[in-house]
Amino acid sequence: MSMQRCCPPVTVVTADFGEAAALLKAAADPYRLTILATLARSTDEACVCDFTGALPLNQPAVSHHLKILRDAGLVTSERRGTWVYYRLADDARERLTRVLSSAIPEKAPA
Amino acid sequence: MSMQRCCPPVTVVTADFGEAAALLKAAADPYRLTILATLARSTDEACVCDFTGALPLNQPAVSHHLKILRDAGLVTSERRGTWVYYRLADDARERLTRVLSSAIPEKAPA
DNA sequence: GAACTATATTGACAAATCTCGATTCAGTAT
DNA sequence: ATACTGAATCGAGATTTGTCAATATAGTTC
Repeated sequence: MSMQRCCPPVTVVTADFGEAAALLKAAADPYRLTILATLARSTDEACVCDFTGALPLNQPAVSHHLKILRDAGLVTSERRGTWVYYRLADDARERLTRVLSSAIPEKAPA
Repeated sequence: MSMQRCCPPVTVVTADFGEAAALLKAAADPYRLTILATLARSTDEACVCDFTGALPLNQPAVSHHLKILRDAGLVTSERRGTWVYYRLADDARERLTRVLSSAIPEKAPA
């Protein structure tokens, strides 16, 4: 007898998760999560020097991670004088949450 | 006159986001998000062949991505006969949500 | 202007990731 | 046991990512 099919074929989602993955990837780093967590908890802005002091990274490395977060739109930056101040983007949490829900939607309440 | 300090120093979070980053990283890939989205929407299990048929990846590559998801605990697998069936882990969404909130907590209601 | 400071960018290198082809393993069928 | 199928693992090559040292840029102070 021939073997049965493995299963009623599952419909694989065809949506493009490229942007979703890019946003998650920007956040998926221990140092960048630390930066996001710090900004999320601070009422004030933080400057680059705050992070170079506290993280085991030198200044270019911190700038590198901040650039990734800024390119992803998760933080905003503003230069005032010599210093550059970083803030969490207003919609950072919402965008990450939405991306997560686009992949794994909340279950309908029972 | 000497320049002022850049700002009242911000307290950088000291928590370790290593595990949080690892979980996000496991999800932060277009194909893996597609797999998660498919499993989240399917009432049934999916077998590897479902994905090899629908994704532009060959069988070892699909197995590779499934292994990353399984190692992260986002999916579970069960072999029955020749086939291996994958399901979304029950707590997949909750764990990802919690990780997100650990970095960027929900704002207290106004 | 020159000297100095904070940040950004560049280039090089190491480490991790992704993809494929080939092979191996687990299970079924004969 | 042999032949066959689905899935996992291995090994190699290409791409990406993270880090540092060096340099460049923007702004301040003198």
